[in-house]
Amino acid sequence: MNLSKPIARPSLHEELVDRVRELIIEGELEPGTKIPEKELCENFGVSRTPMREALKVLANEGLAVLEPNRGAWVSTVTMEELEETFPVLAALERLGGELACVNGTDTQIAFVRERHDDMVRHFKARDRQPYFKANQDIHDGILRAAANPVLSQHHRVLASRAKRARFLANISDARWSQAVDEHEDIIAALEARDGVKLGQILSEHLMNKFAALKERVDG
Amino acid sequence: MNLSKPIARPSLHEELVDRVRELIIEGELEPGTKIPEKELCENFGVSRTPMREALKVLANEGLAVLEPNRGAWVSTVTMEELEETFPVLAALERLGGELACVNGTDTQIAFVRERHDDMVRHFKARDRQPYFKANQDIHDGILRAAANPVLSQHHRVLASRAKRARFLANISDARWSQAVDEHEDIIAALEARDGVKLGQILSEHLMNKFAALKERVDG
DNA sequence: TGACTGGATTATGAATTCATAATTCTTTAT
DNA sequence: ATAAAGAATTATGAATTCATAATCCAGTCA
Repeated sequence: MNLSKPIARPSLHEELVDRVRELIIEGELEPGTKIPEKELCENFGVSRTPMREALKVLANEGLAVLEPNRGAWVSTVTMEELEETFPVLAALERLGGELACVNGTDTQIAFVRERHDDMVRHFKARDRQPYFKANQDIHDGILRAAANPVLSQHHRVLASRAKRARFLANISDARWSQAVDEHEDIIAALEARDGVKLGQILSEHLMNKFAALKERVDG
Repeated sequence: MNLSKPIARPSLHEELVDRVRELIIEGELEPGTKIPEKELCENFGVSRTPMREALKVLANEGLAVLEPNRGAWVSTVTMEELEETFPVLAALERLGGELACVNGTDTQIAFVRERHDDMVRHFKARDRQPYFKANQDIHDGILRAAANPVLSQHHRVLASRAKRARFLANISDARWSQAVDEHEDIIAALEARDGVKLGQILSEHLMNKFAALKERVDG
């Protein structure tokens, strides 16, 4: 008989936080628009109480904005906000790289290598979707190898804000191949367990990505 | 007639988040103990709804833990958690130092200098409370000079977790004077606007503080 | 026509109510 | 006396209700 864990029934509000967060990140609820509280309650089949609890949490994460007596709105993604977010995210990426080289298991590093090779294949075939997926897995894998839940949590919150800049996906060919080059350095530093170097590359990698984004927007 | 801002009446839950957060940080609600929801409601004169909303937010910040059907508890401060928190905080401190040198106004830097001189005076007089206050003001001042709200917010959340390690205040004489020495380097780098150096010192300063803490605990 | 007023409608914030899970207390059996 | 079972109590999670603020809309007047 397995006593290891009680039956976990996550409370409604927790479930709602995840679901609504996903709606915002995926853009189904568009930045700047009103969050249709009633409609969401009906769709999810819950009352307003847990939904409002969830909205408060999302507001605290910066994905929603609560206007007193006027309801909840999806926070806007401004360039100004991205200018603030990316450097912080880069700082956390750097730490993630440093820690991954110290704490990562060989298995974890091997996994990142696998996904790296996959990614390069997808790049050569110019398969965007699988490329982005592999790319995501690589960065997630490094963060997991860093083995620091506090770091992961804060990274997740910030990444969710950054991810909402839809145009991030509109990558130019020049930037795309530059990114792949950078990834060669990333995997090399990781396998050499050169933490300082990996951290630096990851940080620069992200800031380059941001620079490319800016060029697209106001260039 | 002043139309610049509408009458801001913060909602109950926001007020409660701040108040209860303070209770937890200041240790009035002790780590590991149950949060007396009903009692708090009575003390603050509010119903359970806004209080529960606040508790969800605090749980999301890591200050409380919600156990399904068993209520809210003040999260414990374990050495393991601190081992995870401090490096992240150090990474943010580093960024804060770098940005302060770029974005800080001369006035802001002059303010930090003032508080630095105050702090040194308090150190010489061995006045602990004013020393800690000046120290706090210095670090807050640098962060404000960095002018990055996203950074500030995440720093605040992490600092609140670290701050709960009460024994941080039990500083040894040796560590105390070492800390003051480090602060001389901090103010020098800030006034020279040497961001890389300031970031590095701030990061090391914090990790030294943590090392001293660890020595006290398991040394 | 177009701006203003005041009532009707709706949405929001918060209190209250309700069903159920957890805990405590009492009783019973060994 | 102790342990187990079951009833009573309490606390929790969520739905509902209620007061009020915001919005909408028709009617009025310039």
